[in-house]
Amino acid sequence: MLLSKSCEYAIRAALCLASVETVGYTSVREISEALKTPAPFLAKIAQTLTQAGILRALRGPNGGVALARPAGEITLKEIVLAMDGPDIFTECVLGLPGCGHRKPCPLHHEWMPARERIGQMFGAVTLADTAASIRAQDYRLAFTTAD
Amino acid sequence: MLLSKSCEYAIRAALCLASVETVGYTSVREISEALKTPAPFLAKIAQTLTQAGILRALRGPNGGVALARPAGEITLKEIVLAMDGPDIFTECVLGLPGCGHRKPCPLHHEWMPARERIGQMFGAVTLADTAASIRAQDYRLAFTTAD
DNA sequence: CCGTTTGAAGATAAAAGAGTCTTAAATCCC
DNA sequence: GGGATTTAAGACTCTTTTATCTTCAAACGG
Repeated sequence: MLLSKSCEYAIRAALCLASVETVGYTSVREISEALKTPAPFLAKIAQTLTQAGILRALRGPNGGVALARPAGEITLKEIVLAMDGPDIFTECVLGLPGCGHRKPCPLHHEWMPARERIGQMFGAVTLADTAASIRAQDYRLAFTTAD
Repeated sequence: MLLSKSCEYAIRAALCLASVETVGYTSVREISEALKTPAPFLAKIAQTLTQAGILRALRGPNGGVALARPAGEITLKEIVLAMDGPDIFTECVLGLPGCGHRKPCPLHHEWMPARERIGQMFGAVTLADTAASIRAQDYRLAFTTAD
């Protein structure tokens, strides 16, 4: 798969926060219920996102997590980098170390444009962009049995 | 990562067979030496590719594996499907089951074009195409310390 | 101050992926 | 036929990812 489970959950959690537009903090438990993801695992992911400066956290009653910056200033790429690192945006499709312009693998010239397209997509889309379309189109962030 | 290690090795092994242009069979051991990949693991991968009809195998002295069909008739996509299944070509970037035109996730319309581009690339490139550029450009299939 | 709520941090557990090993079966060569 | 070579098949090990559990620290509310 392209993104790790951690990264999928992280993006969905961030979009959840961006789309509800609350003033204060939202508890990890609430988010995990909305996304139908395992709560302890999501707590760990929230921790990573907090350390990366994407979320800020507050302990205690009425505490929880919130976006550290305006949703329009956080790109999906930033979240992917925090969770999975830069590999999908930089690595060789055949896993050959040092593959690049100077020492390409046989697929480099085929793969590079596709890889750059992926990078551009994640880099261009902000949480605000996606949150807006979630609200406008009622897009889902969790599995639903409803048709 | 986009492709599993098994799949990376499988593509490199297939390209190795396509580019050397031998008449008979090549042993898995020889291929693993050329690619610098673990031999027992590659043997298992070769087995999967044989069962998928991409390679044919012959036991005994002077035995080994060979492409089951002309290199021009085997696409990279076929190898990816045999090793990793169809997920990268079909699955939702957020891992939401049932994501599609009728029930899209918030990123569906951003992700789909990128995903289709990946599918087209793997579907369009044959082993013969890539083997030709390996021979013409001396592209490498293994890690080399040489500059 | 005390109890409750909530995230932080680290240890632990389960599952999947990556890689190895052993035995068996087929093929070749003498 | 017998020994050597090579893939087939399955069990097994190791590592990483995914997920859980426990303890601690911070914040709030009475």
